[in-house]
Amino acid sequence: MTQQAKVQVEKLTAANTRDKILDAAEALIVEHGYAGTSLRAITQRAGVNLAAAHYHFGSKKGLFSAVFHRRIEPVRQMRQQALETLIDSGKPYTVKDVIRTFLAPLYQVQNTDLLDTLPSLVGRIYGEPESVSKPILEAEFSEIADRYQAVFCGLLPRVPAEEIRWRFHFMIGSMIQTLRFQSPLGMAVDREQFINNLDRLVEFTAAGMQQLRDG
Amino acid sequence: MTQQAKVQVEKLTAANTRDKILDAAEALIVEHGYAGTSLRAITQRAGVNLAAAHYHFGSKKGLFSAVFHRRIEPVRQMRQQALETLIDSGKPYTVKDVIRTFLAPLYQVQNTDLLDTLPSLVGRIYGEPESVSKPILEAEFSEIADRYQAVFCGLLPRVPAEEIRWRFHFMIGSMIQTLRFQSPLGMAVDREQFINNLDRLVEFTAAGMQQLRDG
DNA sequence: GTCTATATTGGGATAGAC
DNA sequence: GTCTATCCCAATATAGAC
Repeated sequence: MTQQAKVQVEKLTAANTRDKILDAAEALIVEHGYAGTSLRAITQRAGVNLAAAHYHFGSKKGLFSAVFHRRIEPVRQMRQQALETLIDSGKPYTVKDVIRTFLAPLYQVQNTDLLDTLPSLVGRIYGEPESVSKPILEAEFSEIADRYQAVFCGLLPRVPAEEIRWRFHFMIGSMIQTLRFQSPLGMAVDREQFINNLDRLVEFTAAGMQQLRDG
Repeated sequence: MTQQAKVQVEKLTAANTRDKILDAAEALIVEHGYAGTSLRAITQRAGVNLAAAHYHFGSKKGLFSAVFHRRIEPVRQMRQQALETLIDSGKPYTVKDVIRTFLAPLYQVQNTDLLDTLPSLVGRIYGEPESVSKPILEAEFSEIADRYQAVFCGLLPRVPAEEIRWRFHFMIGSMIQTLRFQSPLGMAVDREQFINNLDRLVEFTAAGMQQLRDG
């Protein structure tokens, strides 16, 4: 059973208290952010007791970290595997290929509920104050980001590393904006439209990443 | 006396209670966001009474709107004037020229304090939950955004309007990411570095905006 | 592992004196 | 226009029974 399929089951059943809390917290954080979401609102929505949240997660911050880790860790694994598979294939690959391994995992979620929440959740973390977002981003994201930047440097040997860093940053920005905008709260996302926007995003960011100075 | 110069003076003196509250609120919102900032913390930092905030702004949301309007309105005016000047000049202009009129006002603030706060403030509003950000963005931003999209459509007649809309969106995303990242809290921003990043951002987004399909 | 009950603190908002 | 004092509610967190 793949990790992804397992998440699906969790999402559909939410058998135990711990997962009920995670599900409720996730939905509310997507809508109102960290500071705007109370443990009371979470446990009420989950149909469990307030004290249970502290028992399972220790604190509000602990719960917050767990909510993000549950969703982002599978994405990280998919990115890493797709990237290394591409590189180890021995065949030549382009900037666009690499970008696609980075962005596609966010769009390849099978479960419809996750299709709504995962992009919004990723978009949300970048909007949080640094005191909230920085520990999460460093734990979940910094290693794979370094790896991608190194790969881009290899593909674009004439572009300085610092310039690559900035272009990577612009790419993240375009991604976040797309994630936040295309699945606004409660709006069902049409799957075909969603995939079209992945293509648009890849084209846009690839053009910027490998830009040639043309005046 | 230009509006910009007037803002400078306000910022340096903060003579009256109303401006002291705005200044304090601005600094705290940049750091902790809307939900993470209390009226008590604001008025304490401003050295004024809690009730004064309600007297001048009616509510927390009213204060929030005022904080953003004070900074964003001059930017809107600068963008509008630069854009119409470019178009009315009669000379031909490029996508890059237009993008520069959009992005440059954020970088052309004279006052050093504003150079720190304005970008962070603009970056912040996009990270807020929709219930907070939407009213602000629609009031301050939607008209000028429509205008720019129309100009891009005129410059790129072969690109469908919907595609332009998405590319404009990606551009905003890159902008926000840059604004949020390059003036982190309390960090003094080196002016030369700051301007360099404007050039990078213009190049990146122009490449994506006028991209040609090259496989 | 889950509950009730509560400690403690902080939140937005307002009445009314000056 | 600014203050003190207060209302009322919500927040995180924990103690202790079951």
